[in-house]
Amino acid sequence: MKKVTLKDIANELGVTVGTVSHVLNGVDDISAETRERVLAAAKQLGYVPNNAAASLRSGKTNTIAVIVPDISNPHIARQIKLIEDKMRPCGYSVIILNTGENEEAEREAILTACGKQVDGILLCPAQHGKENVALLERMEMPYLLIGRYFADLPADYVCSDDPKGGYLAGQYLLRGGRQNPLYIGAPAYIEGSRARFDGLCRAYQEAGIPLSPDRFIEIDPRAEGVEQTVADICRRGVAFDAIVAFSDLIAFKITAHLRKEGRNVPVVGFDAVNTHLYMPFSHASVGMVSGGWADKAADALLRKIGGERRAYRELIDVRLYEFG
Amino acid sequence: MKKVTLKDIANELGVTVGTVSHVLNGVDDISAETRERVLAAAKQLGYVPNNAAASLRSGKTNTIAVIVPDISNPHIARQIKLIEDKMRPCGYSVIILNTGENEEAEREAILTACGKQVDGILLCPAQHGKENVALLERMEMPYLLIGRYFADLPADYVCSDDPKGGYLAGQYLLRGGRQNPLYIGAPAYIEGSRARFDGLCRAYQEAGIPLSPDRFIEIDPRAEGVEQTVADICRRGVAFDAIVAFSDLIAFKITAHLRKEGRNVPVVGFDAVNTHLYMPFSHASVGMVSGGWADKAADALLRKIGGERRAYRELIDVRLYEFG
DNA sequence: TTTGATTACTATATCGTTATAGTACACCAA
DNA sequence: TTGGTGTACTATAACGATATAGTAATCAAA
Repeated sequence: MKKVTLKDIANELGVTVGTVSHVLNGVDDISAETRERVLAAAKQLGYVPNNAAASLRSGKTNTIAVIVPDISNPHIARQIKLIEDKMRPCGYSVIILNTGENEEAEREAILTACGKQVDGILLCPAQHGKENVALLERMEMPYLLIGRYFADLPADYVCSDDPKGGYLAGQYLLRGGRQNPLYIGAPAYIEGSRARFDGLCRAYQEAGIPLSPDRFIEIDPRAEGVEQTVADICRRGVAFDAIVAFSDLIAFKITAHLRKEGRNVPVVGFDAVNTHLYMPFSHASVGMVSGGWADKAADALLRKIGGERRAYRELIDVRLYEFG
Repeated sequence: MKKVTLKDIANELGVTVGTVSHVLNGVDDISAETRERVLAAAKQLGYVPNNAAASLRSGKTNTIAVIVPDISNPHIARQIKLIEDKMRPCGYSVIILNTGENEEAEREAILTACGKQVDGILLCPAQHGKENVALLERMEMPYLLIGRYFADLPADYVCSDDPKGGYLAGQYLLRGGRQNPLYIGAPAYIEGSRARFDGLCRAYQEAGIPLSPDRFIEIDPRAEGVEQTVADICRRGVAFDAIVAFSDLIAFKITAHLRKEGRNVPVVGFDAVNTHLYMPFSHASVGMVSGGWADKAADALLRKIGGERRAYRELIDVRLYEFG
């Protein structure tokens, strides 16, 4: 690749690289005339600054990493887009790394990000990622957990208000007269999944209908094998008159499968991702208000990069959306 | 952020940074004992190589950029994942940049990638991106167009075989006895969209049913306003007994809308993205065989990075998939 | 006229690597 | 003894930017 450096511009004009650098970085001790000449030469030669060199010297990259289990999850994809939209005007670029819900891949991703000298990391941790959070802590890298958290770790986070979400889902189903819901979602060791189930239980408890723990059906956190699970439940003759699913992705699969079997029970999902637009049936979903955690996460990380040490933990408010 | 450098390791052990570098890069002139000591110290101190420094010196980043109009498009997301899967074992990491189908954002993305000194770029160009291709050419950056191309530009590409795709869609509908299809897709100046329509026309031509150009309904390339368009067509009383859509995303929207209006005509989409899994209706889609262009694109780019100058243009074979 | 500040630069060190050349020492052959 | 060949390192110069200190010229104030 063709390279044009500060030196090329400096030689062209008979000034030093320092002067050129000052012009390009807006340091205010350059005459209007020199500034113009430098700018013109930079443009004419097609100068593109070498970030590697700048970062090596300055120790800043103006880049953050977002590390997530799965980019192709529409809910995640949307949050990433919002993070980018927030960071770009602040002069930061975003690199995305995904882990496939795999602890080792997550570790690699963190190391890659550190190797690239990112200024901060937003991490949506994989199920057993506590070790990796400890790694970030040891490296003294500014970071924030997004979308998931570990209650027993001193790591900051922004996350949806899952207990409330489960509670709202419960209230919705109760309003529809449903007495016997089933919860299908990621395993209970995933904080958010347990919290959603707990919220659901609380709603039913308040209505005088305590739910037994076997109403919690655990599935693979990557939402694979959902059809299998549903088929299994039906075959075993498990009784239910409503389903709460951990995510809309799971909810859609469940709905589609139940339709095929001729059953029509309400399914409430989470995330309120707009995939429903393509679906010819109605759907209810618990989702975060006003864009979710993306914005707050970006803000909080910028503050941490700026040196703020104060703890920051926030649950984003949720509400129930009805579509279709 | 805490930094551990080669120097720290070297000081710790009383050797020079060169020696440490040699060990870590596998240069074969180090005694087994020294190697062990260096490796142990690196691990113990938590050494993470500074890519910026390495890249500055070596001129290589072992990173490529993939620049696409929209990450959240499932078809694109899948191809990106496949590219990553291919590149990682080759020692490359991938950064993803998106342009929102916007020429200026695409330019920015290219400049960002160059600033980060990526070794090569895979670009899925926005509709009017010829200027940006010229930019890549001027910078002598190894690159390849993916998914879309410009027939009149000397830029290499891998892309699906769109003429054949349109032809297959036509044959499928003809087998179903459909005599009057409508094509709904991105504007004709998008090479791929025109090619799909042309293929469709050829199939019908061969069956003795020439299609008039007004069977091509242009919509926004970001697939927005599809419902509007369909409503419009119905209102205007345009006759049709089948629809070919530029993508599955568009196809699903069309299907959902037509269902709502009580119409049930076959809709053939493109991309064969598995979103249909969540849909309780059957669907036909033209898609690339065996993973699509991702693999070939990665290969070709690696060859270009390796210095190969030979032209590389390939259309990936397609076939018709029936789901549901 | 000297001092002090201001303007518009230059000069140089430095970031953490990698690449290249060089060196010290051992070992073996003629 | 001399010379040649490895082996296992060391020494040093880059890469392209930024940061810091320094300088020469101009101008205002004492």
